[in-house]
Amino acid sequence: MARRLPRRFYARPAVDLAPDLLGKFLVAERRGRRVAGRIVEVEAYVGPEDLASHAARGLTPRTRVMFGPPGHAYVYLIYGRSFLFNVVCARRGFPAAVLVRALEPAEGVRRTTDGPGKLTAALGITLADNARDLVDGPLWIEERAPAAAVAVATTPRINVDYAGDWAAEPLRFVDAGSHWLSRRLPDAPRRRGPRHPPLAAG
DNA sequence: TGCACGATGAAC
DNA sequence: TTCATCGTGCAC
Repeated sequence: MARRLPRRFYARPAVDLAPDLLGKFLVAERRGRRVAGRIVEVEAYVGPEDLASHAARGLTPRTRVMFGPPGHAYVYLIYGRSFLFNVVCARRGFPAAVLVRALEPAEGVRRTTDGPGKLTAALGITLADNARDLVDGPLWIEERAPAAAVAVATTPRINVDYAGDWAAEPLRFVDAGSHWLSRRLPDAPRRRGPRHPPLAAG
């Protein structure tokens, strides 16, 4: 049983939405082919006062979608090579979003998904998906039952050292039991072998 | 019009 | 640890 998340699910602060996205499934369907993964790592970008957020510089052509209604995709190009996927949340006029940083492969996944740029490549998410409505369209987030328990852990966000005091805020949320995180947790034991199982063939 | 700089990933 | 690579925002 799967239920696409409704608009009201996204209509709340990023710090509230972020941990609730863990365990949900990000799904992309295009040309009849479905690719999906279970969300295991996210980061909250809480508002215009958050110096790590693109919205800290106000409304620009790029950040316009962050100022729009919740439940839409904010996709942008970083370092000239990777697309990053965010979920716009809160309310119209207040820029907030949650960055999805890692997935556990579910269906149709042919590439690794343990990083924000990797998961968009695996799901075929590009700039063409920017501003897309997640409530009604070919890209969405759904809840599946029965849902496995999520052991939520927090850490500072990745690669936001430029953000002053905001860099240390515990706004990265992960499923501590997942082998598909973009980085190991600080106190995770060192293990031999691959961090995650190989992708299934197909 | 020019330029510094990334919410990264892969190689070394 | 280094670096490819290019859109964005801002300085000039």
